[in-house]
Amino acid sequence: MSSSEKNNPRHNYDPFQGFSRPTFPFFDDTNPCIYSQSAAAATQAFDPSYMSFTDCLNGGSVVDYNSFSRAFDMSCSSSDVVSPMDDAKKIGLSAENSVGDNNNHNPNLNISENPSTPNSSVSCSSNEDGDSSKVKKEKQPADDKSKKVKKEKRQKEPRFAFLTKSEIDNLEDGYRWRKYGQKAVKNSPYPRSYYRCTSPKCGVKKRVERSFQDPSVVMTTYEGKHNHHIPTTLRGHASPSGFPHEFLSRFLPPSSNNIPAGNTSSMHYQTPQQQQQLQVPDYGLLQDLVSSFSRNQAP
DNA sequence: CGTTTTTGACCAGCGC
DNA sequence: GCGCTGGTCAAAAACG
Repeated sequence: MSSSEKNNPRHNYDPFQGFSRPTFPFFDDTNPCIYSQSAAAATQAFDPSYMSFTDCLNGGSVVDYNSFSRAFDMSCSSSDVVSPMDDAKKIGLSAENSVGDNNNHNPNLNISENPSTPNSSVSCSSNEDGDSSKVKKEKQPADDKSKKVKKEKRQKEPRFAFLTKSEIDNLEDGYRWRKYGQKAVKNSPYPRSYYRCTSPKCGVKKRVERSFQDPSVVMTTYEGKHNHHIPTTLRGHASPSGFPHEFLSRFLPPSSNNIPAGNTSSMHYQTPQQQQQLQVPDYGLLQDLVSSFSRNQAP
């Protein structure tokens, strides 16, 4: 481990920091309902009888923190360890299965081996403007193209993904997202949607796509780190114990330039679309979890 | 009227 | 070099 890795806040990141460490069955060796770029996690066979995201939250077998941490590759030291994830390839969610070195024709959504990443010489810039995902594309006249200095290779933000059994595509996670694109997925009737966090200077993105093999499965891929706290609470109420939204937000490693809470208070959390989503059963499960969590937190 | 979504076009990266 | 594909932009439309 290099000294820079030691200094990387992500390296010792503890998503449970500040909480009584719960024993959520987010991940166990037979039920990787969540996967990350972690090779260990990625190579786990995906059981089609997995729990939904909220089911995972809601109970079941106990998993220790280390497995959870492994699952999210929380101990990854830098973004070059977190290899650029071709997530869809891993789980056969999109038509990318059918191209290249595909061996993902597994109807059971097996997670295939994570290919090694060549030339992933990625620096861990903590620069506020270092959000590589925001490499602004400036449209230039065609005759300028030849003059254009070759851009730096696009850096990859740390990513992780949830596999969720859900009716809705855009799972509620407490943040506000703006959709900025949608692409048809090859060989899949379901498009992939691209969302960006609406908070200023927050470059976190997420992609949402539905498995064409099992339409009840949604994969949500997060990319980047929120540099702010969750805007406000759902339905204008305080989230009990800051959970699960804050908890969920901690899945993403902290930014080295975290800004203090409070300056997002003016954000409006709910959009009509979000409001609609809150009425789905899955969110009810989440709320059950919140209640359960609150009870467990009570003295 | 401000915000969000839709959608076609554009661009970069990659494999052949 | 070319074609394919994923990702992003940005204008228009939709929405409340």
